[in-house]
Amino acid sequence: MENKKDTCAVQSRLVVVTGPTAIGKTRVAIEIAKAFHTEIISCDSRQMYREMHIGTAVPSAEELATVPHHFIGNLSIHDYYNVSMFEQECLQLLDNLFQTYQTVIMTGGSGLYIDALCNGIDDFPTVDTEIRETVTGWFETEGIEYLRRQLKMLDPEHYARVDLRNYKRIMKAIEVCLQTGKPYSSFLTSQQRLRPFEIVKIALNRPREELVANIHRRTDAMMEAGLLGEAESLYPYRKLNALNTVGYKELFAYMDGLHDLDTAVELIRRNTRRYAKRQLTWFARDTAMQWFHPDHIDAMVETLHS
RNA sequence: GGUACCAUAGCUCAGUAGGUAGAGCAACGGACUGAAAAUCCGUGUGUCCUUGGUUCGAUUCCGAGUGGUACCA
Repeated sequence: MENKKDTCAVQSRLVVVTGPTAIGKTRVAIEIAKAFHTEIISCDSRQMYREMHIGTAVPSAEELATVPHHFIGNLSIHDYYNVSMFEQECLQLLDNLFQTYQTVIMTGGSGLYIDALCNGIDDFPTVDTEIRETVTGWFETEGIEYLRRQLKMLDPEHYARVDLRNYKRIMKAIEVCLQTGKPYSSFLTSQQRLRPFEIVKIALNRPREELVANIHRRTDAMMEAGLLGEAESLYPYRKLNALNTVGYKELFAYMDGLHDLDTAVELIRRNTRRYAKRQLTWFARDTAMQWFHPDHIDAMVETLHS
C-alpha cells in the first residue's frame, strides 16, 4: 500500500474546508465534494454526538443523503473522547477512503482537531478515569493554587511555561504526570508529523456584520426548530462535557431559573459570536490557509483543479 | 402652546468645585498539545447635542436653538 502511493503519479489529497461557525461550511463542502465525486469527513467536536442535532447545526437529512459524511452522530454524549482519538480514527478512515478517492473533503470548525490531523499531536498515555477524578477533586476542594504547587513539584519545566491561570491546562499536565510518573513536558516534542497525502486548507470568511447576521438568523432558526425541547431532553445530562456547549448551557441556565428565555437566546447569540471570533483567531495563525468568501465556490473548485 | 427636567462610549449611566472624561454590559484583540462550541488573558473605542457668550482655558457656568421625557393646558 505504501509503495503504491509512493509510485503513484497523482497523490492523494485532503481538502480541509473550515471557518467560523455559521459561515456556510456545510454547503461549500458539499458542493466541492460533488465536484470531485467524493466523501466528507467532519471535524466538528460537537456534531459527533448523536443526541445533539439542532444545537450543533448538523447537515440536514437531504444534505447527508447527497454526499456520504463521516464522524457525524458517531458518538454518544456519555462517551469519553479526545483529539488524539480523532486523529487516529481519522487517519485510519482516510487510509480507506484514499483507496477509492484521490481527493477527500474534511470540514468543520474545531481548530485543534484540524491541527491534530494535519500536523499530528504528541503521544502520551490516556489518563485513567480515577486519576482525572482525583485531580478534578483537588481543583474543586483545594483550589487552583494547590494545583500550581503540585505541578511545580511534578514538572517545573512545564510550570514555567504554562498559563498558570488556566486550570484546565494545569490539570491536564498533572494528570499525565501522575499517570506516567514522568513530567508532562517530557512528552512534548513540537515535531510536525508528515502525512502520506497532500493537504489543502480552505478557510471561509465574510464581513463581520454579515457573519453576525447569520449567527443571529441561525440562532432563531434553531429555536424555531425546537432547540428548547432538545435541551430539555438533555437536561439530566447537563454536567457532561459534551453539553458544555453553546446553545445548550444557556438553556440549562434558563431551566434552572437563572434568567428568562429571551435572555437565554440573547446569551446564545453572544456566546456564538465570541466562539466565531476565537475560531477566526485560531485559523488566522495558520499561514497555509487560503481564504475565500463562502459564495465563491467556483473559485475554490478552480483552485483545487489547478 | 406653557412649565420643569434631561442630552457624555454601541447601550444604561457616573463625573469634572472650569484644566478635553470612566464604570457595568456590549464590542474589539490575543493565547491554545487528549474536556477545544472548552479554558484562559489583554484593550476605552468619545465633535461630552449644536451654536453664541463669559474666561488664559468651557463637556462643566450663562443665553439661544434642536431633540427627548414628564406634567399642565
